[in-house]
Amino acid sequence: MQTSGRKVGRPRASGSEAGSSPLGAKDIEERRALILETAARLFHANGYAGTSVGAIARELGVSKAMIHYYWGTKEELLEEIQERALLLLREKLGRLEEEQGSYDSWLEATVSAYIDAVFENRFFISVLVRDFASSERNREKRRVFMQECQRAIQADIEAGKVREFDPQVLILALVGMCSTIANWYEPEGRMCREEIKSTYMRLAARGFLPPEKP
Amino acid sequence: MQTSGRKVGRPRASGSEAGSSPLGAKDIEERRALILETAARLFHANGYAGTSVGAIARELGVSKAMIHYYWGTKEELLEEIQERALLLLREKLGRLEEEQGSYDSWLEATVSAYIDAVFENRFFISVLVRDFASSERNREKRRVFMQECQRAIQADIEAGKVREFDPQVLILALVGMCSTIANWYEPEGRMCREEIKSTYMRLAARGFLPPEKP
DNA sequence: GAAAATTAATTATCCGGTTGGTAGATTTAC
DNA sequence: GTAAATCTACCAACCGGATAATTAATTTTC
Repeated sequence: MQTSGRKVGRPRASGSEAGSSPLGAKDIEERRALILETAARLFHANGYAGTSVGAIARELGVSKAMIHYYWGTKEELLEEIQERALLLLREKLGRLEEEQGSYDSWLEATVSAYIDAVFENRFFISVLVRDFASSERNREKRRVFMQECQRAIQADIEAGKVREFDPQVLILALVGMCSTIANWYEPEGRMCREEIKSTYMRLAARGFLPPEKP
Repeated sequence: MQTSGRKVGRPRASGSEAGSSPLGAKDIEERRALILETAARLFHANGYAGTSVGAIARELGVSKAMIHYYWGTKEELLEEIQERALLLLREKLGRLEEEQGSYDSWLEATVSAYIDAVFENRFFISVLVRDFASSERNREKRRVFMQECQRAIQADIEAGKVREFDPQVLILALVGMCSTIANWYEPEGRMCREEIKSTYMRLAARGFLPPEKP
């Protein structure tokens, strides 16, 4: 039960030049990544419980045992997807502090970065928010991440850069709003990313009511 | 396959006074409602695919066949839950137009009503947004509902009562923001409903940035 | 009003299919 | 040849659903 994921060592150095694997990826890390991305796409579409390991294998045109060969159990797939989603968000948000960005408040820059992350990795983030309850192990990581966000927001509030809100509710509302983009966004749809993003940013920053007239 | 849900007629007039059913509800409609609410709670917690009919029965302390006796298939349970969620929202929103409410714009009143509906029926609405793809039949109903909302928003925009947004994106953003309350709200938590609601309303209406200083 | 007949409510059991996961055989690559 | 990569075959457990059998309630009949 507590065996570590993969059961075999990695191949010596590198495979042949030709990507002759049924997975169509020569490097072993690429194969692992390909499986993970496919799993994320299917989890996004049908939910974690609604996606069988066989379905992932079928989608890749490969036998079911391959999934267990490159990854461990189905739950380990889920945990890796969610961890990577958290990692992606952390990277994007961590890079903010250096660049300072073109926004005045941390929160504004963060919402912008968060929306970008959703666009770039909508399947991973969708799985993170949709099937979080299915993974006991990652709860703590998520909690820590949320708390970091709250602290940053608290600082913004105290600096007068954003309105006074309960930081916890504020972050939940914004994350909820932005995350659901992943649920309906289709790259082939009529709205482009920039259009959606600017709409969301404007709504989050100023709300839907027209400017007050004094 | 096309048999209609329940297979038996209703009891003549009423059962005995004592609610001696293992379900603890004397009226047949109460039993059906109890099953439906339990199913909604479990669907909310573990997803539709992640909840077995046996789990619903176990939660009720009753045999699995009881579920199929009072309701038809598992999918019919899902469809009924989602239809009821849509009905609840429609009722709440339909009542708005008569009362006129204390809000200036339709959209403001609607967000208020929507949040109330989420609080009062968080499991049903959670299932509506989380597992909609699992039910083919209700897609059209949801689409129509969303379109009605868009038309109303369009009217608000043209009347200058809300900022100019793409109505579709606006409704998706607000619904996404408010629906996710159901994902984390706990009645025993530290925040009361009114507090959460006022925070959300303020954020949705005016955004998180402080008022502009000219 | 009690016995018989009928109907409702509930359970235990079974069925065909799918699941996550494993073991072993087989191929491929060097 | 040998070790990694991949597949086939399989298992025990569980799934949704149906059926048959049982118990409890109610109505009918006299």
